[in-house]
Order: sequence, then structure tokens, then C-alpha cells
Amino acid sequence: MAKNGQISSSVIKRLPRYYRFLGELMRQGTDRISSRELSEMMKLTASQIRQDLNCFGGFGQQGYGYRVSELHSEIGRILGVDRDFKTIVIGAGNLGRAIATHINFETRGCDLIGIFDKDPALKGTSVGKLKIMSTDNLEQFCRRHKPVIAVLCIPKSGTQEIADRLVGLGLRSFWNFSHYDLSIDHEDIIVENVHLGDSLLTLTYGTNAIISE
Amino acid sequence: MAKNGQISSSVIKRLPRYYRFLGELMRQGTDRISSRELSEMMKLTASQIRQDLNCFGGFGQQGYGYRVSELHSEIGRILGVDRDFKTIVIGAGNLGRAIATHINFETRGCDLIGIFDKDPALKGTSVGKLKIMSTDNLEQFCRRHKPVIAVLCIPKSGTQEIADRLVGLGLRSFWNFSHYDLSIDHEDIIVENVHLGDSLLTLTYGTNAIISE
DNA sequence: TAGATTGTTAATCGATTAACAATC
DNA sequence: TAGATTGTTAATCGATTAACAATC
Repeated sequence: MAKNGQISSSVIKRLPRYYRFLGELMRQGTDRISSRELSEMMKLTASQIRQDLNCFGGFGQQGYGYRVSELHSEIGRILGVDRDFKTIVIGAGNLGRAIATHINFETRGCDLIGIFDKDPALKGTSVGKLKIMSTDNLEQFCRRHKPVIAVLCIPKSGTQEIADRLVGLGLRSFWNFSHYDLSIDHEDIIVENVHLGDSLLTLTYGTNAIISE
Repeated sequence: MAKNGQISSSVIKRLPRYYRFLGELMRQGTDRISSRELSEMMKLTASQIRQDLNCFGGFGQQGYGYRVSELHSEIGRILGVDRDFKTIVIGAGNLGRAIATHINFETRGCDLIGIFDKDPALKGTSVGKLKIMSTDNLEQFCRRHKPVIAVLCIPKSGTQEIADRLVGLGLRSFWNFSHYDLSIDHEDIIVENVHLGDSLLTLTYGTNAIISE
């Protein structure tokens, strides 16, 4: 099947969550699961699960359900967890260091190979197994190691500039934590903006509502 | 106007972004803006902007547009940026410390009053102006200071338990960074899950697509 | 075979966009 | 007044849910 007629981003954003739940089921030793059972665990409709999965192919078996391990590895493959994309972090402040550590220990799909900061004072400081490098060395490093993903943990003001520079160096994907809406008008460049400030304001909005009542 | 007939979460999630852009316009000294101009800046439709804003009241003026500073402060008020909700961070690992620092310096709407970790070795270590406390002291601390928002930066396994404990202590809002889908079946409790791992997998999915081409 | 559950089409629902009358 | 732009209603689009025939 595998209809590649553009999967909607609503579907894609649900895939990692499927992947997590299926991983949990595997750890519990569950072999098979029906869309109904999974829908109860995940608080979705069974219909939605079947629709979502069928965007990528018929992973289930009528009358039986889905094989947990098979579905888990299929979704993993779709998400690229086995790809180990070479990744660099730009900005070694609190957040940059935390995210770098996080990528090293907790994620799949990425291989962290470098962390950079423009502050010369940080140069040589360790973050896990890596030593912080100066952003002056980006050109040299990227030509040599060809990273694909850049994680931006830098202030708003420098973001667009460094992103453009990185595009020039062959970087293709940006995980952007800066307080800036990065959008790159190149083809074949993708950006995932994470706005922690926005997320927190969403929470204070809701808090406002329940507290004022 | 102020129709409180439940604003959709699609609208609410756009508010912080409006707030950011309006703040930027203020800094640039712009007095008025039309929905069309703003739509070009933000890459939205003018129609959507007018619809969104009208959920909360008529902030504009026909034939003129919107007064930037007025709209900025109205949205800020709606989001609760002036509320200074007392906030605690649970978990003082890399991420917990980074988020704690972030809340202190970069956000409004929250006042960070405590950071906790269950590891006794961390007790007394400083994070900004705060000293890390033991989670054993949560009860005492919360009865005394009555925090409203809890930021969870702890492993998956302990999350539900500590969240339930915090609900018992009067906490009402949870900003959850743990690798766990927190959902609390109480009324008047709100949860904002931030799944960094999911966000990164969304990026590797896209990276997969552009790299394989 | 009968029962279960998928894959898939059709119906519904909600969100976005377009259109335009109201009005500054 | 004429021009501009909002507030708001109507039309469109996309995503979710329901239904059911296919099939294991």
C-alpha cells in the first residue's frame, strides 16, 4: 500500500505517541492488540487509530488485530529511529546542555556529534563526552563531519543568521528552541519549532480560568 | 463582548504567538496594525486573526485596525502574564535546572518559588537564587506557600504518583516534561504535556523524507 | 463456520477561509 | 463623504468518527 500522497501533519504528530505506547506494551510482553484496546489505553477512537495506521499500509490482520512488535518496529522505521542522523547542538547554555544530554541518553534517531557556543569562555568545557567548540569552527567541522540536524538553543536575535549559515553548510533539519519563529524558505529544509514560552502561557491561560472561578 | 462559551484550543494555542509578535511590534514602535499586515508577518490569513481576536471581544476599530499596545496588553491579560502564579519545579536534573532558569529569566505569568529533587545528594545545591529541597519536604512547603503550578521534570515512572500527591496538596496546573502522558481525572486540574522526544521524532520523520529522496 | 476485527467508504463535525455589511 | 478595515455570517475545507463490507 504505502500511499505517499502526503500524510497530514495531524497524523504524523500522533505517530511518536503510538510508538511510545507500543514500546510500553512490548516491555509488558503483550503480543497482540486490537484498535479498540489501544484506543482505550490512549484515549483515542479506534477508528482514528485504524485510519492513521492505514496511511502507511495494512499492518493489521482482520479478526486478530495488530502484532505489537511488528507495529512498533514499522512505526519506528517510518519515524526514522534507526537512522542515527548526525546532530549538532548550537548554544551551550542551560537549555542547550540539557537538550544535548537528553539526546545522548534518551532518544533514538539522532547521534549527537558536536556542541557549539559562541562564548569563548565555554570552549573546551565538557557536556557528556563532548567538548564545547566555538561557533567559529562550524564551517570546518561541518565540511568534515556532515551533520544533518541542528538543534538551536540560542537567543532569538542570532537565530535566523546562524540557521542560514548552517543551511549553507548542508544542514537540512532544524530543531529550534529559540524564542523566534524560524522559517526557512528553501525546499527540502524542515523546521520543528519548540516554543516553551508559548507552552507555558497556554498553561497560565488555563490556570487563570480555573483559579478565577 | 467576551463570550466565554469555551474557546477552542486551536485558538488558545495561537494566542502566545500573537502576544510575541505584538510585543515585537511594540518594541519597534508600531502604533497600529491591520489584520492584513499582521497576517503577512505571521503567515496566517487576516480572516483567522479577526476570528481569533473576536472570540475575546472587539479589540479593533473599523477602518483603522488594531492599536498594538492595547491588543498586546489585552492578550497578555487573557493569557495571565500578570498573574505571577506561584510555581515549583519537581526534578533538578539537567532539564529541571534548565527549565527553572528559563522560568526565572524569560517568562512572565509565573513566580518560581521552589525546586525539589528526591536525590538527597542534591539537597542544598543552588539553582539561581533557589536551593534544591528534598521532595520529602513537599507537604510542609506546599501547606505554607501554596504553589499553584508544578513543573514535572522527572522520569516517567514516578510521574503519576507525584502528580496525585501534588493534587492533594492543592496544586492545580501541571507542566509535564516527563516521558509519560499525564492525565488527571479531577475537575479543575489542567495539564500541559511537553514531549520533547515526540517532537524530535517528528523531525526525524521529516528528515527521513527529505534525505531519502 | 461463526466471531472478531480490520481496511475503507460515507457521514459528521470543527476549523479555516471567503465574503460582505457595518462603521470608524 | 469616500476609503479602509473590522466584526460576523456563510461557504469551504480537512480531520474525525461512524458504519460496514471484506477477510482472517
